[in-house]
Amino acid sequence: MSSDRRKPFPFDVFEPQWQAYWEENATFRVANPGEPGFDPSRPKYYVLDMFPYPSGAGLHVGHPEGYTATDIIGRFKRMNGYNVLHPMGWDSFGLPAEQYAIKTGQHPAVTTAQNVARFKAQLKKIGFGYDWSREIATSDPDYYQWTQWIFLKLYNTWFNPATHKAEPIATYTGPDPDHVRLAYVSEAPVNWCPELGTVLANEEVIDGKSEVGGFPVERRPMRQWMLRITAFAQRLIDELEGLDWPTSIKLLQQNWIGRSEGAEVHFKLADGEQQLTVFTTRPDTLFGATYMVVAPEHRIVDQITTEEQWPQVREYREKTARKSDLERTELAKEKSGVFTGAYAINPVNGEKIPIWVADYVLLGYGTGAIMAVPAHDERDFEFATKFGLPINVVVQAPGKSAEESRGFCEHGTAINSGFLDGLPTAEAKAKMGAWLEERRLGKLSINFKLRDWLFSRQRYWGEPFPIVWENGQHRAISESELPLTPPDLADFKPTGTPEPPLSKATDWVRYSETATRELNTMPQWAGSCWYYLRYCDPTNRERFVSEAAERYWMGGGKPGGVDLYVGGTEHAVLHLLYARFWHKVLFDLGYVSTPEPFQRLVNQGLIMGEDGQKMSKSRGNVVNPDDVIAEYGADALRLYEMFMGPLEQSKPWSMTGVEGVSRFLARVWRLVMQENQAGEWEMGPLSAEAALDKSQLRVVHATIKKVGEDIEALSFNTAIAQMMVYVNTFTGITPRPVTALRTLLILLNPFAPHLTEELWMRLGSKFAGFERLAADQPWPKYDAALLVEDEIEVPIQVNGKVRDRLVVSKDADKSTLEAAALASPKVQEFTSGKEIKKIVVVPGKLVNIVAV
RNA sequence: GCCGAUGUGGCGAAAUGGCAGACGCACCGGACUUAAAAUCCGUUGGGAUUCACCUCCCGUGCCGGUUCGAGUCCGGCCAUCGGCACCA
Repeated sequence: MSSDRRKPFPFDVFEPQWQAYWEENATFRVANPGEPGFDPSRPKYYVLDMFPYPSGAGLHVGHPEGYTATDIIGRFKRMNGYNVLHPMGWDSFGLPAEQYAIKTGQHPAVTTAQNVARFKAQLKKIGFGYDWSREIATSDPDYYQWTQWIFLKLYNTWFNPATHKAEPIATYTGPDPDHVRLAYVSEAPVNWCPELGTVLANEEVIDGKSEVGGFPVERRPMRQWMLRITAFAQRLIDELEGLDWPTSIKLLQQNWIGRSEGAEVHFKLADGEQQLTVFTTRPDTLFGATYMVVAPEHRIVDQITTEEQWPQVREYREKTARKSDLERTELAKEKSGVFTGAYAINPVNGEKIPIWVADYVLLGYGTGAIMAVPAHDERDFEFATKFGLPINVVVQAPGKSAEESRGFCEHGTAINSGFLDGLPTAEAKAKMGAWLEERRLGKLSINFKLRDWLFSRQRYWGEPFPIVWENGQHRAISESELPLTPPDLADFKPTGTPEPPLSKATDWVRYSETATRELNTMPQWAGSCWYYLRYCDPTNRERFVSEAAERYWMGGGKPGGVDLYVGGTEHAVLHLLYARFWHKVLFDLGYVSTPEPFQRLVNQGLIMGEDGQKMSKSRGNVVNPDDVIAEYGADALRLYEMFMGPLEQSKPWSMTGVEGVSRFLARVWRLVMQENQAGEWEMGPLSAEAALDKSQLRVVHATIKKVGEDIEALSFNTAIAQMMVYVNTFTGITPRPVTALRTLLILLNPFAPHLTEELWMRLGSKFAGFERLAADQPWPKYDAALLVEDEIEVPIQVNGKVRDRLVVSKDADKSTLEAAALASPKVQEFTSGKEIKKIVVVPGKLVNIVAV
């Protein structure tokens, strides 16, 4: 890289100067309601980036893509008279810092601070207009004090099914509040990862391996903190509706929550008083249930398995327990299972049907037991075929015989089903539901795939729980004891057992004579669940956010508070779902004023390497923004990131493309400046008097219109293309009309803030109308009257093919156009000998003559 | 298997149902220069015809439909990418 090569414009000189200016003058600082400098007459605009985890690797060119987009929007809104909240911070708790600490013995707080400093310096070099006075870090005690405070709210809150809302636990009148808290303790089997020395959420396990590091994960029962997100499942689906999110992301969340309508059905066991409850989406097929299956881990297996079958059942259970999730899915091709020896009675026809154990039934979904209808369910069919169980057809496919309907899993007509016979599936479901309910054999019900959120981690570098244990009971510590800081540890190594590293700090663990502290820490998701609220009032010591600040920045009459949220698709489900959940709890409790956190969501696409592959160290195709800035400048980096293509699309990096936009910026520079004999830059031939001709005026106003509209639509690439047209229009003109330059600098300012401020200042030294900063100017207005051309070229088509073009007045009416078209010799050539059937005239657009 | 997104020149891309390829890259040609770089101007989807101008034909993954007119709308397929995946 020839960084000492002569620069096409001196960005290396003026970019750092402007960055320093913005910092010294706090140009992008925005005041809160009640603070000096706050202008209540302006509307608010809250534009947010997904804050980064400050890794040791520094920024790569993927980061600035979304950040540049929000920066352009923020600066644009500011020029349009908004109070713009555009903050940045750090998701700074997390596993990599802790693993680095284990390797090197350096405290995670130290490495985190270093990484944050590096990230911040890199971001500043790109010239983003963040309000740095609002910077936050989730690992900062002033911040996580409130993360812990929100946890206490969750702990002291329950979901009232009657009001469909979260309410203070005091309103719960049942026997044991511990059973309904939104934060509760569970002994359920969890994903234990020995390598990482921690348990993981279901969402952090991919194909039986940890998402971080790809280590094997096994299931074992442990005492864990859970958050009752499932209580909000329905609302998390319903309240997506009012949000301006991509439909694909809404669908992703809906599928993740996985609502299905069906029925619970109670099956009495053939022997004894017990019953087995199943969930089914097809209660209409109950007459076809020929056997039942329970998950191997299901508690009832111990009670119902006959002595004769016990050895086989036990062996099967042990085998499936040993299998990791990965093996379980890998072996899914072949169904397996064992008969328990027990039978149940089908409530609808009194038939005795066998109960099997099989790992294709999952303990965590529904009731962990199913009724098998092999004729109309693929999995049951496969299983029944393998083990020779009966297959009874009870739904007839449209246009097929009963025998042909075997294996038909869609909606049809009930047959062989007693009182349901002849009913279409939907009606049969409803009738069966009523029938079951009448006899107390079951009821229609709704099930969700979503599970409660496993909220504890056996880690050091995370928020400690504000909980102590006494006599086997948990209780919350007082809010006045927050923040609860983790102890200073010298040894961060996992204990090798599920005992968390905090257990090593014996003094810290001992809370009182009789009480000890909770040893788990919160997952990384916790801090990012509410950071957008803290930005509104980041230094408040009395409250997580003041009411006034929250109401102003998060309000606005829409369901979501943040006006625009930009980030990667990788957070489409987890982060966005968790944050919505917390927000709803805070909303129900009256702490925030909207039911949703994020009104408009946009996912930026991945930036690939020049080879079209995903950027990765191992491929050696990673582009470092620092190198790009050194060679082409921050403005070129920003502009290229936006010029590559639509924001949402993934696209490959191209250094020659960067060179292209860099050339464009150099042309802008040379519109104002020129090189003298000595090779120094001086102002070129400019004229404050020169008037623009009609076509130049049209370009100016068309550009004002297009750039403004395109920024609103986040179509930055076409906005830049239009500004290139603008520059090309004026490049050949001497002297350059200053008025046209002035407009250009304002339009280009959000994209290339350094260059435009520099030229703005230089022009201001010689011409009037360049007060303050370019960034302080109001966004220009366009005159629609100047956009229309007097004479337009209209294509004349014959049978849909362009045969001629005529220049006519823009107001030419239908008959004029028609006559002109028919008079065209070219048209006559193509219509001669044919009959003109029809003439389509769209005034101002085209003429199409249909001739046969 | 299910859900979603995408498919347009050599490349990144653009186009309220109305002139496909704006803008940029790359290539080629010209000007400037002793020369090169930089800069400025111009050409460039494919094919046929022509000395040339002109002109014509084909062309937005594939097949079909709606329409005076389809990259755009509808139906069916194919490919690539992303997500979910025994969810009863």
